[in-house]
Amino acid sequence: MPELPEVETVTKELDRKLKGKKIARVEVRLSKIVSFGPGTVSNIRKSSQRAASDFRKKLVGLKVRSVSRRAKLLIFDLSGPYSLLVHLKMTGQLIYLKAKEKKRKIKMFNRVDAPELLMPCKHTHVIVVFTDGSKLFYNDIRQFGYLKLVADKQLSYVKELLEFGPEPLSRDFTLKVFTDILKRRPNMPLKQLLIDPRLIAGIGNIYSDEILFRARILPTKRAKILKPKEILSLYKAIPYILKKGIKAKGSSVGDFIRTDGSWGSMGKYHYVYMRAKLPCKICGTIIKSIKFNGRTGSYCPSCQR
DNA sequence: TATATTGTTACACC
DNA sequence: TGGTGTAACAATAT
Repeated sequence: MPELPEVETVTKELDRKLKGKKIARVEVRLSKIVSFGPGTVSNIRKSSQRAASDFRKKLVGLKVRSVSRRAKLLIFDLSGPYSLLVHLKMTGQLIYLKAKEKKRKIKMFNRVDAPELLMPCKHTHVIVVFTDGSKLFYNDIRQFGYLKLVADKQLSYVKELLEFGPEPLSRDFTLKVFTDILKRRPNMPLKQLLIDPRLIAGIGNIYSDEILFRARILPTKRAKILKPKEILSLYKAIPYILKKGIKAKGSSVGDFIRTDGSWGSMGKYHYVYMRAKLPCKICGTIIKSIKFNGRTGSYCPSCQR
């Protein structure tokens, strides 16, 4: 499940690998994945055939200037001037193949018995071929993700770019900003507050669980009853855990893989995520899980208060 | 075959 | 108006 650290990992890898490359050819194997223009993805998906054709034609000949990230959204800055927005959602993967490398087998899941599939595979929905022969594959098992091409002058109309909260690793994310967010949602359980992208960008299920454990605060706790000391430890835990995730090149507990098909190692350091019914690494208490609007969260009932 | 899975949006209600 | 809660949606693996 790509969240901020996973998307950041992919961003850095692709920025390094794709910078300056020119797009020679684009193959869209599943048209609903791609769209063109600033409209909402669901609107565009209705006319996906035409959009796919526009998408392909516009991309050919453009150069990659840089790859960056906002929340969990990848932004390819292209010549033209266009930008390609890529959201991996649950199971999206971007796999890069060097020019000389003709074949690559990838394990799509971090499981011993996962099948090794030759790229492109049945889950490859878009292929971008560069003029030097290198390739970028977009794989997505659930097909929830998307690639959206937007003219730069229309970027300010892209709804999903406008509504994000502050980047938790930026200088703008001060203690005051965080305290104000808590004030705006006094009754929201902290678990839900942390994963709401309109409040803070980029945090999902994995990292919200780990952040709350790091701060030793229960996911069910509401913002209004936090003591100043708890607010501070929660505030500090956010960049601490996200940076740890980036350093480990992401968490491959689910389907996340890096652009070369390798796995991130953050999963080894999880204290609670995906550890329900296992003993807490600190105190041995059995980790519990709880549902928030259909989302599962895990916590240690002894360490977290 | 039913269910779990997630980020995000839509919408109803207060 | 805006906070809050719930449902819906995409498609697949198990």
